[in-house]
Amino acid sequence: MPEGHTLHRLAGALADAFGGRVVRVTSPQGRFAAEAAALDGATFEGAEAWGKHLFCDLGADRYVHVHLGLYGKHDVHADEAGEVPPPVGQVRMRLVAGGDGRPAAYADLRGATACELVTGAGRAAIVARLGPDPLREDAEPARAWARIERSRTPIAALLMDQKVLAGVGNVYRAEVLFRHRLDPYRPGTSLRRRQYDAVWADLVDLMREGVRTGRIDTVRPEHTPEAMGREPRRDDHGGEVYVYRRTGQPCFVCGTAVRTAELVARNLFWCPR
DNA sequence: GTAGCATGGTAAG
DNA sequence: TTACCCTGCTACG
Repeated sequence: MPEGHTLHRLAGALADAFGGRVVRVTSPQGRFAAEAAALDGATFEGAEAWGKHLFCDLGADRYVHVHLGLYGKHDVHADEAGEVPPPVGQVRMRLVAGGDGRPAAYADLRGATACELVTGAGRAAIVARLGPDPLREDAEPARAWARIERSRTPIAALLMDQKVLAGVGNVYRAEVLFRHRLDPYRPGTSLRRRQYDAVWADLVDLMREGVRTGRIDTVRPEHTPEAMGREPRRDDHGGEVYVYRRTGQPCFVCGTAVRTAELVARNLFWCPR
């Protein structure tokens, strides 16, 4: 389940498992059947993420564009010892590689919002709608700042807007605002450049760590369960966080009860103090 | 058993 | 603003 770090991690796993290999492409569930048939036998040239979007390069100006949405899953099974097992449940797209001297591998995509075949131009059009992604080397953070500094929209909404910043989801927005003591309802216009720069740099660090570990950890060393002598509390990502889904529980820094409210159709969590 | 919710986003009205 | 996409988990009865 995906914020940007999940997609970048996935791109890496797919590239490792399938890079340079001929892949069998199928759609057991059927909704990607025609495209899968056209791609079957292609060489998997690479995989790349931009924000929460994944692009698999299958050569000949063909890319599979994947967006996992709220509950999509893309499982990669590298180094399969025996037979590749039959698909379980609704598998939109299955990639299989094997018989080429390298260990067999397969990957199943389920429940995705988007799984479509696009050209390079189509891929560019999708990317053009997205803001800079803290996880990309070629990111231009000034593009996001240009929008934030002239918007009266609350900063918590701007951070979630993929046109402003790509890859940040509901967990990272709540956590990064907490770490910088920023009121989620402050309008973008009220932020100073220095504050934005610090938020961006922190997102780069936090999300890189997320790619490395596969979970979201945002708690500083002095507030870890070990340091504070409290019970470890792991969120759904398996990580340690300050406020996400901690409604009513005491803030690790000041003890104030964590609050929640709806913002842009998503639950926002923050410490009011 | 099943209602409700979730790390997301689009399209219709 | 609302409906919808279409999966998996948890809380509840």
